[in-house]
Amino acid sequence: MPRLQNSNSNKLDSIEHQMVNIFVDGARILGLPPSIGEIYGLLFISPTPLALDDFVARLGISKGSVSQGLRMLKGLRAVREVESASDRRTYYEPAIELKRLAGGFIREQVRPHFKSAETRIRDLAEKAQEIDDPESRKFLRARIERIDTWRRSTTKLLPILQKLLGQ
Amino acid sequence: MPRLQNSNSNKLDSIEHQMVNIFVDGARILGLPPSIGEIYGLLFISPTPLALDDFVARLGISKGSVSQGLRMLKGLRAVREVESASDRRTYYEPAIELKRLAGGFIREQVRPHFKSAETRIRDLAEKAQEIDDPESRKFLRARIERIDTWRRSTTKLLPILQKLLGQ
DNA sequence: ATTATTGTTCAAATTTGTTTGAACAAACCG
DNA sequence: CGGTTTGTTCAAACAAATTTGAACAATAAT
Repeated sequence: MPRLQNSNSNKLDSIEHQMVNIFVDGARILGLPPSIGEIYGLLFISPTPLALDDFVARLGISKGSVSQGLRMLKGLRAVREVESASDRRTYYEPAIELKRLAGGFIREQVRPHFKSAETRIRDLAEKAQEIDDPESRKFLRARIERIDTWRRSTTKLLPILQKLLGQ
Repeated sequence: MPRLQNSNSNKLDSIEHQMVNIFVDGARILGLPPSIGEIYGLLFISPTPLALDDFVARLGISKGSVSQGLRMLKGLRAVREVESASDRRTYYEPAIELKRLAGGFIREQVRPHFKSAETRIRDLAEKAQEIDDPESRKFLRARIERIDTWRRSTTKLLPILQKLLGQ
């Protein structure tokens, strides 16, 4: 039997829900799973740090999901563990500076792709040298050069981007 | 029975493959389906415009996929139709300027999300006014304000970003 | 020692997203 | 016209990503 709630917790529940949904959408934009958005969203709206069980209870998702989600969020530096002397559980609080969040995302999700692209483009450039027909070779080289220019422009942009988000 | 190939077409096939794979990865980063990467990648490496059947033949994917893929790529302004007087088919060539590609992506994939976020954040801000407890209300308002600051920073960044990619 | 609590792991189940292909419409051809 | 070519549509089939939950390890409490 549900306990009688005061008017605030109803409103809070509804707001909590809406906030979580905004973050689920945000996660989708970034190509991250919904559970990540839910977990971060709930934490973002919570005035106190939360532990694993809190997420399970509030979001109704499995312990496994929360555990994996928190791990990923830690990797992204989007959440921080906080010490709690009295309690055995690990509590989390959100990182809320856009600059830091962007930094984590760039480091974990963007840079690795660019790093591997660099290698693959180099391989391609080598192979292109072996093309016999001069016309084809020339065309290919131009295209490969073009991609590499994209890669370099974008890579150079990342730190600038992070900096611009910091203000 | 396969026709005897000269040494160039073997190398080209292999390079074609590698190039397509790079674009499939690129598509994944951007949260686009692999077929989009394949289609754009093949076009990017082709010295001449290609028509629907060319993609089906070269990539071994279905007519349906190619049709849908080309539609999306047109929407992103990543491909252009080219006129061909002699032929009834529609031929395509790739847009290869990073600035233009980024512009299309931002317009089609990024802005709509931010637009809807704007509305949802406003709704949330209204609801937050109704919270009775002053402490909670204050905290919530601060958080909502924080997200909106993120949204504004990022939105303002988009055109700058596109400009910086243009050089 | 035994039990309870907290959190992790990972194979299976589920959900979501993508691709296929057959049916269709439109435009052209003989 | 009737047939051919070109491209679209969309429900079903398939593939990929996410979530679940039961088994497990580690640590703390009794």
